[in-house]
Amino acid sequence: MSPRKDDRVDAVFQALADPTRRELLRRLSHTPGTATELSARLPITRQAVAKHMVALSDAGLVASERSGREVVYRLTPGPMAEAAEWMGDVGATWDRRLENLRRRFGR
Amino acid sequence: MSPRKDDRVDAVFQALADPTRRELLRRLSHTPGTATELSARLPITRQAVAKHMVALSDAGLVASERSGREVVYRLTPGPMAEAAEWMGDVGATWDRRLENLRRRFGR
DNA sequence: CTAGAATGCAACCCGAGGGTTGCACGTATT
DNA sequence: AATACGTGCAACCCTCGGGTTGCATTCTAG
Repeated sequence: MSPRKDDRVDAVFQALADPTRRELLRRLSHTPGTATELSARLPITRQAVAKHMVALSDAGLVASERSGREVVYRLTPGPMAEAAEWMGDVGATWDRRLENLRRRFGR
Repeated sequence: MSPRKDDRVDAVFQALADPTRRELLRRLSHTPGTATELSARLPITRQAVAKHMVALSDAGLVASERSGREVVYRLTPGPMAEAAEWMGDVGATWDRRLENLRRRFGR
């Protein structure tokens, strides 16, 4: 197992640790959007959102695409699978819901 | 949905955010142990481990049981399911959205 | 061409939390 | 009873990071 993988998992959990970041992921799971759009409907500044996007992007949970003068962020839920896998490894007695989750994410 | 649940999920992700805490969970998944035991095999103090245990306990990921003069910690992976469920919800929404796009544009 | 909108960058504030040391208290062990 | 071990509590240090403001830059629209 590459040491890189641990870093990835770390980045993902780190990213998911913040409530605001989870909220952003929730919104992006419905519709892709820009930092200014998201900040307009949240109690925080555009720059704060931008910072969060850097974190989410580093974790691989979000991808950015520039379209003209604006940058659109969209969800890329793949890396969550690794985090889920980590939880699976730890949990000896495991719950059926995680099994379903693993199946949904395709391992 | 009770606001409690969000708090629980938050506590779990918060707990999983720290590498040391994940390591502790990993060890406890093999064998239950005391704070002093764990600290002996780690580059941190017993008190640091104790603090982490408080966090893990608050998240419901660990249960403590006093046996004589020592207190043994053991894993209770149940609450991870809620966190996993959260990830599942986000991922599912995204999957559904992709599905709709696929349907609309005919793959 | 110019005004407005969106992004990028930098400096700064400040509370949270991971880690430490020091000591007091209980519980075994002999 | 005396000693040693394990735990709990409290104060403290210092880094990290979420959030802000201010300004420069780039692109679009009229």
